[in-house]
Amino acid sequence: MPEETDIYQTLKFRLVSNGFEHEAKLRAEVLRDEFKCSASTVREVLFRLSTVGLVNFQEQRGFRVPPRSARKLNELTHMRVLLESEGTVLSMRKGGVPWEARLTAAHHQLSHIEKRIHAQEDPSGLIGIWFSSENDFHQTLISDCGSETLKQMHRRIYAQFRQQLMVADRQFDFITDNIQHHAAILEAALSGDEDLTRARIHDHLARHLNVDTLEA
Amino acid sequence: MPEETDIYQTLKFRLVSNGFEHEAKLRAEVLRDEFKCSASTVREVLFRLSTVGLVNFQEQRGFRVPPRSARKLNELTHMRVLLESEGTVLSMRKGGVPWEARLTAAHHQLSHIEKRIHAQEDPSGLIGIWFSSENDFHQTLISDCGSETLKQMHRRIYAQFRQQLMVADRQFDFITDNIQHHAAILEAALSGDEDLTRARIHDHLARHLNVDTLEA
DNA sequence: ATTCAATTTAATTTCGAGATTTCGGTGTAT
DNA sequence: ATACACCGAAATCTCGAAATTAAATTGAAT
Repeated sequence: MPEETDIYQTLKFRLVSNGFEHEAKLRAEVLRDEFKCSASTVREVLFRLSTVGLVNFQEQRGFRVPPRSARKLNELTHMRVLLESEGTVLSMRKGGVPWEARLTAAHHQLSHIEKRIHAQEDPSGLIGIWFSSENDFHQTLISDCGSETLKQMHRRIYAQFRQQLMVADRQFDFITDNIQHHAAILEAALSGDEDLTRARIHDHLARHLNVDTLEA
Repeated sequence: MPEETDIYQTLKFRLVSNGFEHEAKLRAEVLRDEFKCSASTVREVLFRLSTVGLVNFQEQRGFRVPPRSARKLNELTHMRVLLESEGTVLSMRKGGVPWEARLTAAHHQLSHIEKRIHAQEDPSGLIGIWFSSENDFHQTLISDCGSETLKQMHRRIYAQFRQQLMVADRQFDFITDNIQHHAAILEAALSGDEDLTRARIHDHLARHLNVDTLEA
């Protein structure tokens, strides 16, 4: 039984869904109890997570949850726009009807959740399912780009993006705009208009972009 | 003395400069002799390198040097074009004269090496210095883009790109074109023409792009 | 009272061995 | 001849403790 992979996945999920306080120290000796394993094993997992950017590592000073930073969120958003635009356009060119079908399906699923959240008073129970649906929609956008490298990079950026944002907006005030954004992206992608698709992906994420530091 | 960091850097250098055969197995028990340390320490280092893509890891099957793959090189090249174009354009906007100065300096250095290689019969002795100069020029291009995230991603992609390519062309047949390419990029960047700069970065790397899989 | 050095405490890093799993070879049955 | 199961050898994974280093506490001197 691959022990370490389980621990990796579990820790990763807690990190991106705000299971830890920001800046919190991650002590292997403490986490070992939770996973009923050795500290060395936890250490290895933390090392791997640090290379993916979900954990900060400082020599002789152990591991920490990355701090929240407006600058970092800005950079991650910029990368998302770059990678998702490129990946989506490539998928449009070589994905064909099967891709369009999968994208439509993913959007249908996401749209359903978002409308329920919009109608509901307390959406906290839907947070988990929304998270995975939104993730799925954006992954599907780039799924047929033909580059595993691009997809892998996007997964990492997206995970860090979520880690930065998760706490920030739990109120889902943005959900009204989001419903329209996602529909607009789908429409543009199906229409075959590459520039329009790029523009709509950009607009979707624009609220996280700080014009001062990047962008012109 | 931080033992592990040294080992990490040493192994990384050997990996990107083809100190190992492709597909070669990397056994911690074997490498421990070279570094005069425990196998566990080497294992940790290999784990970190695997998350950066310079080493492949398979559960219960250890570590291996990634295989050479035309597809992978193609994907990495595509990423380089994407990231370097974006980073360079951003640097052009916000870098200013200091950036232009540093870029000119980096190009001067690189140009000097490349001309020596061009003139020489056996350029094997200059391979190391050329490698670091070319690396420096491309890093400088994106150095003032304002995004540590982008620069970090580019460093990883570039390292994997080198790992794939290093053995492939040791004859430096390409050096004649390269001299012109680098000069053309510099000229475009200093002129302020963003589209032209993008085009020239693309052209510079175009020989590694396989039109079949990506690109339209 | 504050600063700095020395000591104690706590955390991180390294290590080698034991437990577990894979790989290679041999033999048997279809 | 091919496929499958078994067994020994080799490699990987996990662990707890020892060694190293950082952090905290105490105490002395200005």
